[in-house]
Amino acid sequence: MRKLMPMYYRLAYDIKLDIESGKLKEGDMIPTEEQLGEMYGISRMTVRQGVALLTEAGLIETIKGKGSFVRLPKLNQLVINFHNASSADGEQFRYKLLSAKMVHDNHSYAQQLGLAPDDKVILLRSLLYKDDLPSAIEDKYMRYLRGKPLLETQLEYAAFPEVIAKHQDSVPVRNEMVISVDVLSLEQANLLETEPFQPVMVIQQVIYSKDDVPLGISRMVCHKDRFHLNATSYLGRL
Amino acid sequence: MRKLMPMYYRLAYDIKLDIESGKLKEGDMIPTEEQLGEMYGISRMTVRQGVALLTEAGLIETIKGKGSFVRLPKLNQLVINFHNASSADGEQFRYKLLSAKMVHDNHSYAQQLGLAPDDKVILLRSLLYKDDLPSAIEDKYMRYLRGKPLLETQLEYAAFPEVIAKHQDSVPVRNEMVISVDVLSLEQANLLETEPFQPVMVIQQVIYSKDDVPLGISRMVCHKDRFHLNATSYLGRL
DNA sequence: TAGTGGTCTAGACCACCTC
DNA sequence: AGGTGGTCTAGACCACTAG
Repeated sequence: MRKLMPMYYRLAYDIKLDIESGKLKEGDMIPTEEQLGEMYGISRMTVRQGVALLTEAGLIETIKGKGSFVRLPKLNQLVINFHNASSADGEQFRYKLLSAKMVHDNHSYAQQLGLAPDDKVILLRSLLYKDDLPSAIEDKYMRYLRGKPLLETQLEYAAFPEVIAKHQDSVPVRNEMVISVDVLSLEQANLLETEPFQPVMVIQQVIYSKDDVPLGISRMVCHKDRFHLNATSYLGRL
Repeated sequence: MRKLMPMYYRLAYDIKLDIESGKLKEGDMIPTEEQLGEMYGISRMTVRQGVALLTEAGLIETIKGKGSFVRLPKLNQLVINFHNASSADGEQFRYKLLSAKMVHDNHSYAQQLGLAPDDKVILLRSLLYKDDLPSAIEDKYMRYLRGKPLLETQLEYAAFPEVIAKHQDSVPVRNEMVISVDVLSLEQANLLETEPFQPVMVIQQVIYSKDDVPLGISRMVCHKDRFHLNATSYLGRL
């Protein structure tokens, strides 16, 4: 806070402090925009900039014709930052491409991609290493497009949404993730250099275009002791 | 889109469409604020409202003195909506409080709560049912506060952040979640009416006050087949 | 009817970037 | 020096809410 902050920010920050300290409680109405303008000696448009900050942060809810009301930050909305780096202690993974092959359109994932019978699907299998230990297997499924080079070296290292963005025609706009739990198959245990039937975290991502067409599916199978996910509430920041 | 939208929204929506259709590509500069004002016949402050929308949505990044540049939505940032309802098919859970007791301050969770030696910690153990099947065990640890009624009925049904908000003095402002995988202990398997050593998802939440004091810890142990988590990318919405 | 927030204007001055 | 976004003003009219 050494730098001189703009007036609209000071106003918003003051109110945020009042909320965090409990001076303003859930449901309380904050001063009207006119009042705030007088209190800080600023014009109404400037007040509104500050109020907009608080709304973005989820700290207030404003109702037209009534006022703006304190709403404690919703702590059950959390953000995962999934740049494939959420390992056991935040370190980056080393990527290794194991195989790249076409799969037939009767493959279960090809069906999920909603392809025409003669469309082709590429399957990329990679291994993610952490401290030279194999920590996760990632299978990426995506439509095969002619003229889109797929096997460049950099591709091995890219996170799934970036791979899709670069190698599909449509612009990816949505990612749906499902996190579940399973046990290792024999083949998977082999790749992860561990015993079969060990528990694993399964992270599936499906990436969609604006028309809700699935552009690609990623399925990661993550070693119990070498992988976890972090998430943090994201409301209430200013 | 039936209603007449304000001009700043139309402007933002038009640009969003151009990004999603690929007409504007990553790194492209959008028109300057002055140009947009002329294009839409609106004043600059109104243009800036629209640009602010796009910035919020993460679709552009604006650099002072240079311009605003397209930035494809970051699909590796995802939101979990954790109202304890992320069951296998989105249904709500039925909550049942199993026990509520004091634990000694040498207990591992009490230590994590950073308490003074004579502080007391409450442990609430609940079972979450889905379709009359026990699906998860939740242990909530929090500082014991005199005069804060803890055992009201509604408490059984509340999600963890709400319980903390109502029964601690400080305002909770941050929630840190860690998702990992483990195997069931004998006691846990008993409660979940399944075999021991089954894989489980472990969801730990720690809730902090503005001074980074941990106010409570929740640890959920979730049945492999009766529980999963959903997350969705949240950038790019308008 | 009075009070509130929502939209919008037509300016102004500044700080930052590039040439 | 010229172009860009960042901050701010002093108004205006509207839509919604309440008594």
